Amino acid sequence: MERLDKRETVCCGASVACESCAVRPLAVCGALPTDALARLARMTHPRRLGPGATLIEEGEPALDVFTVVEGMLKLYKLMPDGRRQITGFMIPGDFVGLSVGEAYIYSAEAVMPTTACRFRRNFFHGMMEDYPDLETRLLGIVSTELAAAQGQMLLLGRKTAKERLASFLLSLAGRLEVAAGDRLALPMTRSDIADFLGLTIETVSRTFTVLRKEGLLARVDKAGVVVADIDALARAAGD
Amino acid sequence: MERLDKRETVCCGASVACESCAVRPLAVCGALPTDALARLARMTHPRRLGPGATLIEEGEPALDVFTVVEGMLKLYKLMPDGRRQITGFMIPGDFVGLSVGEAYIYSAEAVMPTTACRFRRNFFHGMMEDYPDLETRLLGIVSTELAAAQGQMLLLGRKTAKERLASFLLSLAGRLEVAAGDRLALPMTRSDIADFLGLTIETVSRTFTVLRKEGLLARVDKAGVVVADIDALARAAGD
DNA sequence: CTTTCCGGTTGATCTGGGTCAATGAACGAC
DNA sequence: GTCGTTCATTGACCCAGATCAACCGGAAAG
Repeated sequence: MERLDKRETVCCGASVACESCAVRPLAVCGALPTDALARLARMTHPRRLGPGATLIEEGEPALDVFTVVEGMLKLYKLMPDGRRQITGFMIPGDFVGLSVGEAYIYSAEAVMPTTACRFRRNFFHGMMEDYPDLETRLLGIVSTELAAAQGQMLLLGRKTAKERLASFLLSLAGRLEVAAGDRLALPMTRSDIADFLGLTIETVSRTFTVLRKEGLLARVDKAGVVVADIDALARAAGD
Repeated sequence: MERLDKRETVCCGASVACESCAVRPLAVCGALPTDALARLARMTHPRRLGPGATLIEEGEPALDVFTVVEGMLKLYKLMPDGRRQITGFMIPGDFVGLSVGEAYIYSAEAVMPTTACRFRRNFFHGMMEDYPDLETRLLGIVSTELAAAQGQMLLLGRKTAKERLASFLLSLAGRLEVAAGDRLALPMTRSDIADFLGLTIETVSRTFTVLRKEGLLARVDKAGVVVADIDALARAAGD
């Protein structure tokens, strides 16, 4: 595989075929008719990001929006003293670049080699005017994200460490369509998981060990887990 | 004032004048032209709720959407064992009743006498088809809520008790447009504040005392506070 | 008036998860 | 191979906030 260094980003100038895009049915672009896809393809700028590369930064002018095509991004907010809260991990088909007003409200960084289609915000708004289904689709996507955010508030405000980790693994397995018994890849670090769950890396590590010793996870290593007992994991998640 | 008991709800059958609605400029209805307002007025069903009355319940079929006209609602999610996370307090102009799929994703309950305009979901979707600006406005509202939810994730995952309470008071004062030195009404109980901030009532109470003793708050009582030093409160909020 | 109730405050004590520290395992660089 | 680096795990100890408990004050009922 092509090697991408930290912070290196490659902007591919080659032509893009939205018509044959694998993630289109999942993504906001799935709302567009065939004749609009050519227009879309002319205006998109895919960006390739190596692990750790920054796509957008909180507070910067929000000039672009993105659709994740492959890989995974983490979205996060920082406090001045460095405390970090990861608000989500974005996978192929997900929409990134929401802003309220002029600036991005979170930073986005690749957790593994990642490709994202970039659109100018103004162009995207123009497309929404021309194709109302696009706006309807985006409303659905943002509503789904808001629902997920409210679930995460319950997790962060009221769940124990074990419930948090179990909820996280279940939710990720669901989104990535990994069945029980199969390996669930965890491309993010323990530090990322901790900052998503409102814990420390030590507690995340200890809690992985607990879940393994209790038999809910069959295998735990740096890069992934195997879910042994998905029902028990769901019970451990608390709701 | 008319007395409304807990759980009592009154559905007002009288005619409604959306044209002269005080919260319309704030609300989603503000996107509609004058001629659409008559149609809206014919189809809305204002509901009056006494303190503690339930407007919607998580998991119930999501048949209606609402705009808060006066008072305040709390939105919350429950775990089977009774742990509760309040995901937001909704004030006049706010939109309530988001669902993903068929069911409501949260419960909503009045914290004080409250009026909300009810619309059938199907009717509201029809209006969005006829008036695309309505959908655009709703997308903006949901995006703003998602941004607030991400801020709340940072609060719940990474902030101390003092930072949480300071953030909450600042945010509420901003939304209610209460200036420093004026009284900020807190119609919700300490238990509601605790369940919003991921704390216990004891910690909320102690933290109010700390903020008062440090001079950031001039007055603290059951029903409200007076912010003495808004800059210090902003510093205490952590970002 | 007294009583009960309910929400809030304060104090004493406990504990889940944080902090600090040591160790291990994987991976490039040389 | 041997460093150095980074990430993960584990153990020992600590603390912010939870829990348990006492008490207070206003409002409603009798």
